[in-house]
Amino acid sequence: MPFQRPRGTQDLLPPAAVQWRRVTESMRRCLDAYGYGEIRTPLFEETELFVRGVGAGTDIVSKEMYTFADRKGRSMTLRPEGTAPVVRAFLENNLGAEPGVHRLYYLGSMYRYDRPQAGRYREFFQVGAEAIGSPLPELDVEAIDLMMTMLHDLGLEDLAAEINSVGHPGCRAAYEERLRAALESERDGLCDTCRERALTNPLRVFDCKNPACRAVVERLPLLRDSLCDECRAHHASVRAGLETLGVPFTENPRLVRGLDYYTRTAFEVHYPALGAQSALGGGGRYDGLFEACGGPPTPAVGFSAGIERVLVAVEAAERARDAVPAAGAAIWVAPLGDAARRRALVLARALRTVAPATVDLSGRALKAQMRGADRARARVVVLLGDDEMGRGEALVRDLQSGEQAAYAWADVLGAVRRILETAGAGAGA
RNA sequence: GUGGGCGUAGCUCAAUUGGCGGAGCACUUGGUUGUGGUCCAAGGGGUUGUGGGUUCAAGUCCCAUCGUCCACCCCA
Repeated sequence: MPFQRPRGTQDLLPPAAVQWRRVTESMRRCLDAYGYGEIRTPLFEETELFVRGVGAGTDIVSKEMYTFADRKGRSMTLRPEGTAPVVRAFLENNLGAEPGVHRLYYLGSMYRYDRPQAGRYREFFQVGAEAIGSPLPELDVEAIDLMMTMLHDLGLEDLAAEINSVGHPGCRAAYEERLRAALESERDGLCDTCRERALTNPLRVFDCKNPACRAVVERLPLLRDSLCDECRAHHASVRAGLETLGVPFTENPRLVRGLDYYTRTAFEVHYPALGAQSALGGGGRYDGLFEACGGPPTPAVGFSAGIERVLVAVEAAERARDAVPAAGAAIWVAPLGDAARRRALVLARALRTVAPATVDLSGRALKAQMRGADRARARVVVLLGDDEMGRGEALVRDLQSGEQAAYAWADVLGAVRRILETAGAGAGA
């Protein structure tokens, strides 16, 4: 085995690729319906964009980026997430000159140097949507609704949306002071990492799974109770909007996002059946990000979802309700000999106006070609042997009924069409 | 980055205290001069992930390495 794919990457092989396309096309239809337009940005950016946009203290930036120097020594990084590049492109192309809300979506690969695990890869695909240009809570509601609808349209039930408000930098700073003070007095009850977090990034203590820390967490003041009036009102409006729309959600006052740029609304959508990596996606409002990237103050909200995890969830859901994709009608052309193979190519081109047609160019014996037709779930075989070539004919065989008859080349198309029409009316397989 | 499970035929998996590496499916051929999905028969396939070590003898034990899976961490 001379080469193998890099760790944490995948080869997507034909049957899976079909599923991939089905799912992403459904997502695109939904995004389209909500008025979001696709944006494509480079796979790599200047490293500094992510350091500033995602946050220097985050795990993503501090230990998960694929960073390299280009030939002139500039530091470049394979994008670990999609929002910072969108913001960069928005500013660079001056899209803000146009008034109103800008709705953009992306769909592409992201790169993080993580240890691979169920539903976690080093190269993974994300779909994300960003609504830029309005601070109104209804925009947050729309984003959450869009994400839920997009997943719901794929046949996923039992989705759990969790929401929280992480406040704006002002009330968050005040809260972090209170939190630090509280953590200081609880210091003895914390694990080592949390003692570290208490100083560097106190909000992260809420994520700790250590039983002792969890007990402490119960006693800590909640960010929810420290929000300023504006943030509190914003959050209440988001809740009211979701209720009006009938979008089911639960409050999770401990929900914190891993990226620094979030303000106010933060949300996640889980598919509980997936286990440890059950988060299909998450997002929130990021009113401070544009300034962090050197642009004018610009309010925005967005989310992203992991395609691989959505695929696993969709497959699990389809298995559960045993929805098996129907086999399509197909034509198999089985030629014997050089002249017949050339003629087969001509016939197949015409047959493709009716249904997908494959010419067996393996050079195998007829028996093997017939097996190939069966394996490919073909409905019809067009057989071209020496006898038929001599008469300018081809045998058309209905694999379902076992009936076959010879037709002049010009009449083959009509004969095949008649067989496939009965297939469309009757039951399959 | 931390902890644990697993790498044997194309696929799914066996192989007793360390003792001649097998089965099912798949593939090829024949039964059918040129006919699939069922059936019968025969056949081809492997440096047991890789590299070391222990041993008369290693798929099996030890070390390293790569890959993979699960959990932590983090996140999508």
